[in-house]
Amino acid sequence: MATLSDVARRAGVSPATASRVINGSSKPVTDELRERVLAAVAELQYVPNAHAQLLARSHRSAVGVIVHDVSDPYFAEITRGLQRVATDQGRLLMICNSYRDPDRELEYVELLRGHQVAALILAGSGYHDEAFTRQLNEKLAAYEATGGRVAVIGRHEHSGDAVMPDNRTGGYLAGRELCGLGHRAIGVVAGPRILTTTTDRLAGLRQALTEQGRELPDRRIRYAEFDRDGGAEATARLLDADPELTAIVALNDSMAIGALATLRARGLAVPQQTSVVGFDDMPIARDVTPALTTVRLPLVDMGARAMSLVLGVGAPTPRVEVLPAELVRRDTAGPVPPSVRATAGSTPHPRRGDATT
Amino acid sequence: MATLSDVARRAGVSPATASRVINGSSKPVTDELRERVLAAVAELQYVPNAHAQLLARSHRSAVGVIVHDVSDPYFAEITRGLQRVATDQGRLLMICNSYRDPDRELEYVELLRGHQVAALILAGSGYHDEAFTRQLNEKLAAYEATGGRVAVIGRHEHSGDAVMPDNRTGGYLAGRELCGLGHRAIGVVAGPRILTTTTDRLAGLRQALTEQGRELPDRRIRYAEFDRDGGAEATARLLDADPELTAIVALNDSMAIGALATLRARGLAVPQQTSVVGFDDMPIARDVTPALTTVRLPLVDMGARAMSLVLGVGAPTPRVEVLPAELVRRDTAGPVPPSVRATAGSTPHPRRGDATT
DNA sequence: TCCCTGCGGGAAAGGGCTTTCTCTGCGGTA
DNA sequence: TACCGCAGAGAAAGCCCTTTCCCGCAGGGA
Repeated sequence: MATLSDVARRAGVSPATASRVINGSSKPVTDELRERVLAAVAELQYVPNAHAQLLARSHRSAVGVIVHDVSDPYFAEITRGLQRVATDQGRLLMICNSYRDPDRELEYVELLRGHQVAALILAGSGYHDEAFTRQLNEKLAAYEATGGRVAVIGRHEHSGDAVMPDNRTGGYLAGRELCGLGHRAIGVVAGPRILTTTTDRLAGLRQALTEQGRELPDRRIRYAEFDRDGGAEATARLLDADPELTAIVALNDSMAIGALATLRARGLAVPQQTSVVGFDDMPIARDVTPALTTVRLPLVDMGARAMSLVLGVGAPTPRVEVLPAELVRRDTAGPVPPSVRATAGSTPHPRRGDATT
Repeated sequence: MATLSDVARRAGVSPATASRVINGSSKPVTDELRERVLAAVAELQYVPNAHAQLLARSHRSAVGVIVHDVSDPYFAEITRGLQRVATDQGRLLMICNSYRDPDRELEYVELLRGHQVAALILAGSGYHDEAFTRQLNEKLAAYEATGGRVAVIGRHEHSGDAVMPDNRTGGYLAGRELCGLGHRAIGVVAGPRILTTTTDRLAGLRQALTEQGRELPDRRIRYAEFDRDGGAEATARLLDADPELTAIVALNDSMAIGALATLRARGLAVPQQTSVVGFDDMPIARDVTPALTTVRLPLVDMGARAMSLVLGVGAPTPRVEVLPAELVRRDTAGPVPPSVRATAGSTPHPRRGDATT
């Protein structure tokens, strides 16, 4: 690789001058030298060594981002928002996928710190895991102590700038909607129970049911991976245990799509026999058939706000922004089927023995 | 930020020793000093400056990847494959989204070169654009001249290691399938015509129709963005111009989903009134209703192979691997409707005046 | 004519780390 | 006892770039 001194030598100038020409320094350079340097750059196909540059100017301009998985639509949307603001500010993003592995998350904090990022954004659910939380906070505190800014999207344990989707209210809205449609036997297809997102959404849902005099027993909740296959599998387990279910709440849209697949495989019509409500309102939600009724989260906006928070200067910190959830009515949630309404009404407590698994 | 010499000073050793302990150098260090260094690291929350490290060891370990958009399922799958092999080999990936902007693509080649990546992988369609192609090849050649390895996924113009999906055969398979089902009035929802992927798939499709004595006039092709909305829009234009269409080939699955949406909006039953065939077999293809008949490309494998190619040592280069396309029959392609078959049979050339737009 | 100013350029000091080379001191052999 | 060899530690030379500081020179004002 050609270096700056190669360029300088070839142009017959000092490295200092070459550097000034290449970086468009404010210090004036005569046109003749400028030409010579530019010519040398072109001839040698010179590209500055980014590491050397980053080391020399102790600038700190890039922003680090840790998400569970960028290719998951939930995070893809958030990332879009992050990216937009970052690009506007001329910042580069370093994005890392933790794949929901706490250890990897910790490692990435170090990695990004080592890469001298100006700020760090953690997107995704928090964990119900004291030890991890403490470790993470220590690392973040160490980073902040050296002037780094940190913002989190949707996790609770970090005291600092945060953007929080209102998961609880979202769960509540889903529950209220289904109660309003007359459903009593409601099953939940939930993500991993260690995630705060899961428990928050569940809490809101439970509150809605309780307010309506319904209950949400444990056997009507199934925990699985927060993806399509997890949703399909959890739905199968749910239906095996309780065939009388008239509605299913999936705690994210990917799981909802899995639920729809299982329902279809079992010949259960949606929403005539079984209603489904998702969560997040990913783009694909409107394209499945029937179109998915779900709870919308302003994902792009969440990303944009987090980035603004972290790049914002002077603003008093910490700030916590709660972004509202909103019910989007489409075609997967309908009134409880009449036949069921009759029997279910007279059988508040479905027989336990029905489980086939 | 604490530096290595801070650690060394605190531990009462030289920076050299501290470095050796921290990096697990092969050079032996007494346990006592080792302990002291480790303690200092913990107390100072020391994290090595990645740029300084990368500069000092002229190692070149990371691999650069340029894709159109990681959050597009097509590239998400490819990236999964890339990532798998890279992780196995202990390599870090730097992934850049070009968003199908040739200039940005060029910039990223420089950027990654500047970051001293050991290899470069370009994934995504090539462009029918001589000037761009030449520039890109110059930059890649310059990179390769300094020992960098380059592999491309699915683009034609670069002479070197390449993994190529068999787009042409894929298009052919889609065409043959529809012809076999009796369709004559087949419309195409195509991506941007500047992309080689578009033209390759189209060429295969055209060949299949020609072999069956059908034709593919320009008015039955609509070019749009390679995404869901592009597909929806192109389908609308297609139907407006030619309401007698009995089948639509979308040149990727995202567009197919858009096509399905437009068809549904217009009350056209799939596949009873209109058949649809997609391309790529993205994960979502099996979850739409009806499930999408499409042409499968081994996306993850494509990524994995490209990474192996580029990290492979000793193997004679350049190598070109063509990966086969395969038709996946699901539920969106059915026989041509009987009524249409009768009239269409007697009207080989639909009237031009039918267009409503 | 002399001095001051300011412009254009180069020398050199980092920036934080790795790694080679050098040095010290110890144990072992002749 | 004298010497050799080696283990373990440090000194210092880079890696490549940016940027401050300094210097020489030309032009303008006194």
